[in-house]
Amino acid sequence: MEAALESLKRDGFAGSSARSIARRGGFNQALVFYHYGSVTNLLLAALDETSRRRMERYEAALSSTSGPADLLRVAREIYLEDLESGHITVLAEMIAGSLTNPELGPEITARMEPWIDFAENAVSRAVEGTPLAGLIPARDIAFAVVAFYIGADLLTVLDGDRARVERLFQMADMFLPFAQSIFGRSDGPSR
Amino acid sequence: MEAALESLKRDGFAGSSARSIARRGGFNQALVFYHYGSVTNLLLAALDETSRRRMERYEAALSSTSGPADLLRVAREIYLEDLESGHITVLAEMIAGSLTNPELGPEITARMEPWIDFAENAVSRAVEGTPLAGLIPARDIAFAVVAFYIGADLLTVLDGDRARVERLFQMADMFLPFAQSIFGRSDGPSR
Amino acid sequence: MEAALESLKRDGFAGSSARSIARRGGFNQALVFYHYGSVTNLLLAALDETSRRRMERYEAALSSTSGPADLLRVAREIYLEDLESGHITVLAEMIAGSLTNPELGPEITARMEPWIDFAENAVSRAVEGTPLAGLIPARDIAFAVVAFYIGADLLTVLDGDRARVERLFQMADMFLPFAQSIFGRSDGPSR
Amino acid sequence: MEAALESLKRDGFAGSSARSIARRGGFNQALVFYHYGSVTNLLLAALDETSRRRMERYEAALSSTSGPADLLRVAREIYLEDLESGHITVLAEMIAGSLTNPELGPEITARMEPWIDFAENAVSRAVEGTPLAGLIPARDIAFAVVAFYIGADLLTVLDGDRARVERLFQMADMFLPFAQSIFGRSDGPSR
DNA sequence: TATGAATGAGTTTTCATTCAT
DNA sequence: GATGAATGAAAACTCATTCAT
Repeated sequence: MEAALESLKRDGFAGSSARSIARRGGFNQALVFYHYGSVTNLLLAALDETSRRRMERYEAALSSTSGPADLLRVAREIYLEDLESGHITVLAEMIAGSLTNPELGPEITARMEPWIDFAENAVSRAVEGTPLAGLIPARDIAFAVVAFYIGADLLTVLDGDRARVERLFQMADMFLPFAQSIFGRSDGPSR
Repeated sequence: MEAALESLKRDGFAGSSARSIARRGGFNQALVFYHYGSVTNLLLAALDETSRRRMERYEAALSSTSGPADLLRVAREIYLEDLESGHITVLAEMIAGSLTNPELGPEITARMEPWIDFAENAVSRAVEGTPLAGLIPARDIAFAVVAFYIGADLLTVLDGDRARVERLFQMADMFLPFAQSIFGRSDGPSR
Repeated sequence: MEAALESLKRDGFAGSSARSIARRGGFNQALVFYHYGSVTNLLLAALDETSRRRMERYEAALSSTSGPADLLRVAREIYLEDLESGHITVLAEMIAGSLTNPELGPEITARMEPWIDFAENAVSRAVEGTPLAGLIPARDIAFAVVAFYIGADLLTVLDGDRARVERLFQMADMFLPFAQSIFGRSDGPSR
Repeated sequence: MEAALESLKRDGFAGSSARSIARRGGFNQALVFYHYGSVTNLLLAALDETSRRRMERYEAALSSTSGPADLLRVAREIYLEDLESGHITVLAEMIAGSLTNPELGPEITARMEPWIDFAENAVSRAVEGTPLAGLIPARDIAFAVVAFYIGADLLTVLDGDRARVERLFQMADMFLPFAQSIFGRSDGPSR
């Protein structure tokens, strides 16, 4: 599975054939089928593994945040880890590959749900206790967040320019105090 | 090229081989190479064509809008057309395919620029004359808009659920008056 | 070996890989090689086993018959058992497989001999004491009988229609008295 | 197709892979798929071709025979041609292969029908004008003839011994006059 | 312009068999 | 006796591309 992750990062989805994965891992290609039944299954298992690792990290981080500013700081930090670890590449490749590979579609779709759940949870926590709490449709916003995350990943993987997303985090940072002054908690701005 | 568009919409990027395109168009596969040199080139030409058609429509629509509310209404309308016409499918397939097909990457990247330009232009017009005008980084926001658009497209093509984006437009509609009351033009809310 | 028989009956020769046999028997595929050296050997052993069982039955039945009419009755009875027990399927699959698998050819050929011997014996007993006894080449007729048996098996396994052979038995039944009136024993028709 | 026939004769069904056929014909293996879609289709086409050729010959021969003795003479002659031309090998290999290859089964079954029709026709002509004409079930006997033919082919291909079938023809020759004296046409023995 | 045929490299997958434990 | 993992060879099939006509 490490070899599959490596191959997804370096060779992309289309380049991640049984042969290329086996070459990266230094084993025989037939092993892919012995252990996972098909290349597709192995790639899905690899996505599950990297997702599991990242989700663990996200949940730990989320539980330790208090207030939107903190949430934003942590989000940026984790996003950089996502980039660094190659998780974003793997995710983008698998999503792109699933358009290309019909049988993969439903599998990927199903695997996006937990992330939308997670984002919904984060959004809810962020507006908790503010006048917005009852107003905004947290799940729809969560979908928008995930859609943006995926689109940005795809473009980043495509042209390798990481600075743009970074600038967006900075912008969010600047606007946050202003937003808080408007939508802030009844008990005052977040500390 | 019509055959290529048709094939991208129906068979997806991976299914759009010279053979399948020729079958859809009712001509010999070798013609793909005669006219376009390679399958890739033909697909790019097809993307260019659908992009050109849509861009024309977008520009016409943008030039006729006045104020954010109007802009939002038009954006929704055009997005539905994008869906209906299959432009979104073609775009999503080509972006996904470009991850999968290394030589396509730079071509697609380059073809995203005009859309970011366009979005930047739209953003600038939307905040023109408001206190935000000098504050926000229009290009970065334009990137965010395009990234969201692409991510949402991808997810929509993947699982076929069109309702979510629709709900986001409705939400934006609801929040817009509120936003305008805060960031509105010095000369009052848009008519 | 039971697993091998089962697999030959259900999955056919081509489907009887080490893996499929092991799956049917609930043991590890490597055991095939530990106990029999090769898949081929196991399949041959399975054929030997089913042949042995059937031959035992045939010999018991033959020894209890007296006269052609009786022989015919018993032949039909046993043929139906052959079908029911799956012996015919196993035989047909192995013969078909032996064409397909060069190293199997001589093994199968050798395993046909006892059946030709047996048929020769039956033919001899059937004409014993009649004017035909000295005239007909019992061994050649035995070959014809076995050839017919194999051909009919193959066609039956192929299209699943068991009625045709059954009708042939009925026809033989009808013609037998007539044949006996012509070629009957010097001492009169069989009792 | 000639290459496929050649490969069926020399390498057998299992040995007739796209590779081996292409090697025999001196062309690229992909051509098999270009022209026939699949190896199976090509093999079926080859069987059809050899069957067509043989059927032509059979029909011509049958139409020129008068009386059972003549029919028998011609049958022997043609059987030897079947052997010589390799038609028997091809047929046996395909029938054996069809057990081994599930999707081939119905195709082969369907292709046996014309031969049963033909044999039925021949049987009917042979007994025409004799007391047997109304008595025997021509189609069932035709099935028996084809079954015997196939079984004998299989055994002949398996062990290469052609003499046995030859001896059966001789035996039939010897018994024919006798049979005719019993079942002969009302208008006397065949000339 | 258009066609049918051809090619070579690549893909996933299956299999018999081996081997260390 | 039994197991899980490993291997190399081979299979069917697809594809982009070329080329003579």
